[in-house]
Amino acid sequence: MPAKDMDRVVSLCKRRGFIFQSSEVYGGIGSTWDYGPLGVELKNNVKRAWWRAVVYDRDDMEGLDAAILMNRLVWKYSGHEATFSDPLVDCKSCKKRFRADHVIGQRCPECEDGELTEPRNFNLMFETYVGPVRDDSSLAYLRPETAQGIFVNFVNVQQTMRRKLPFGIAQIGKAFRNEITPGNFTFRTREFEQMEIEYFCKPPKYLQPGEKSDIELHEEWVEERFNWYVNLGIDPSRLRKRVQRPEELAHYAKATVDIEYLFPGSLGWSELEGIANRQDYDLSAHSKDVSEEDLERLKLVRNLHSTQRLDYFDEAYVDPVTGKRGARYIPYVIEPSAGADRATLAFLCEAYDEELVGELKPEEIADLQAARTAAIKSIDKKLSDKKLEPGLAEQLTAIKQRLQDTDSILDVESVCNLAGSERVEALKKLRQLAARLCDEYSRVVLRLHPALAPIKVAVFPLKKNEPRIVELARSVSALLRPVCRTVYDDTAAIGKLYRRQDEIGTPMCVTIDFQSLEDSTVTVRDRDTMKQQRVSTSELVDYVLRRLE
RNA sequence: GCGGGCGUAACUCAACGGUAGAGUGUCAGCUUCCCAAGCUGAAAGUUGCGGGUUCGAAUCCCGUCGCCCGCUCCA
Repeated sequence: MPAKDMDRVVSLCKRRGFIFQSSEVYGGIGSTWDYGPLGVELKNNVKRAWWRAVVYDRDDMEGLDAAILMNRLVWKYSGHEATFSDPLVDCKSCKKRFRADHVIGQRCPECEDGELTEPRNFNLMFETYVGPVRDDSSLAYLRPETAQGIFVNFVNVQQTMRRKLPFGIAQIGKAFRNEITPGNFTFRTREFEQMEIEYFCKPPKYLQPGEKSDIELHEEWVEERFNWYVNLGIDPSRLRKRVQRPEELAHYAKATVDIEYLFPGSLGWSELEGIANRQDYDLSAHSKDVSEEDLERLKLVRNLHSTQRLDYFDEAYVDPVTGKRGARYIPYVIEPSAGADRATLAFLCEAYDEELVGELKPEEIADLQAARTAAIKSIDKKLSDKKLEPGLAEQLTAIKQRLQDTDSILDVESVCNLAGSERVEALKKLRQLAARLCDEYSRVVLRLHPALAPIKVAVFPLKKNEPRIVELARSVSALLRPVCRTVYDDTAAIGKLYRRQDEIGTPMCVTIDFQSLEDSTVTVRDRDTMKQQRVSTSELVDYVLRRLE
């Protein structure tokens, strides 16, 4: 079972060195997060798995790492300067928010004589200045998406790599958006990392018999990307494809399918990746000499600055009417655009698990029941009380329902953390009790796919006051270190050492005991089943590598 | 940005105007032949930050920053 609420994942991330709030010693800065020692391993593994799947495992892809700072004209012609700025107004009485260009006059459209605030301009792009002079001519933006770096390099990559359509370009990199409302941990942040593909293909009218259309290639990419998450451990029941309705589509998109993950808690179904069919919009936008009818069809302004036409010479093309060979045209593009931080967060949430180990004592069960009854009573009292804020009644009712339906300490504790619980004193008491019992009777285990796990193997001596065992354990650790990420630990009793590694998702623990001294075998303990297997040290490297596949 | 909640040790929380505490975790030592065992000891907080009220503030008030829940957003 994956995490039941995000708070527990956030807490684990901080406690175990995955993710820290940025600039914490100065009180933080809104919506930025730092990846700690284990977080950077996890996120690197996610990015590496993506790069492997979309670049190395295919024969039709190239990689790219474009600059974050780009010529301002890129953002003028991509449309971001115009469309990435939304002037907004708020109603002072009903507190609703509207886009200024959707409101007629000075009054709120929803309530009588609601006064509106002055329009505030939210340009979602971060601005900076390049060079010593701070004026308009040196204005630049931190890129709000990595995609444009690929588009403006289309011809460079196609020609230097001698590629024929269809082929794609993959890029991983930071992007920046001054989001109005960041939040939900690393899900929506102002600085984030994208994993984007632009897959260039022939427009429908230039297809030869047997070639796949943009529509088919779009569908293939949706399948491929969906399966990537599943192969790395996301349960398909928490992953879905959502086809955007025609009215949702951006004007440049012919079709978009979102891949959504069911995050824990209030975040719920949320987008990990969007796969769009952008047709020839982007390459046309950055090209000179685009025809009038194409400009009109794509609702583009004429590009007066670009020095190039980002097109493609298709020598295989045969005109069905004239029989003439060869054609020059601007390709279509399919864009699978994923969030590296979002994927990482999804894998963390999916992998997070708590399970009971051991039985509660009768008096502990009795205490728990008493506290639960008191909490339910308390909720009833609160609910029958005067008017509550909007939403609170629903939240409390949901908490009460879930409290009645369960008697597992794991559930009780997570229910006590739900939104609204802080308003009922008895729930706080119940949570304290449940938390104490959970500490004693449960283990937290991150069931990460081995390819994603930050540490692959941990090596322990069974007894740390036995020098021969310690020495052998250190040498086994040294044996594995060049092969995969390995740590050695002897600072606690064996049970605690196992639990520590469970919590950070280490798939295997190797333990050296007395028998090891005699026959050079060690035990390998599995994270998920806690089962052990004896393996000869001479076969250990092969065994570990096989298990990591 | 608006409304609601919150901010105390690394984590989870207690202390409700009178000397800041507990559990877990961490570290050191002893012990222990396999799942957060035990014993001894230790480090750790200018109570987010700044101001005010008061003889006295973690506690009351104001501001600010940050987090969470709703309106927004779409990687």
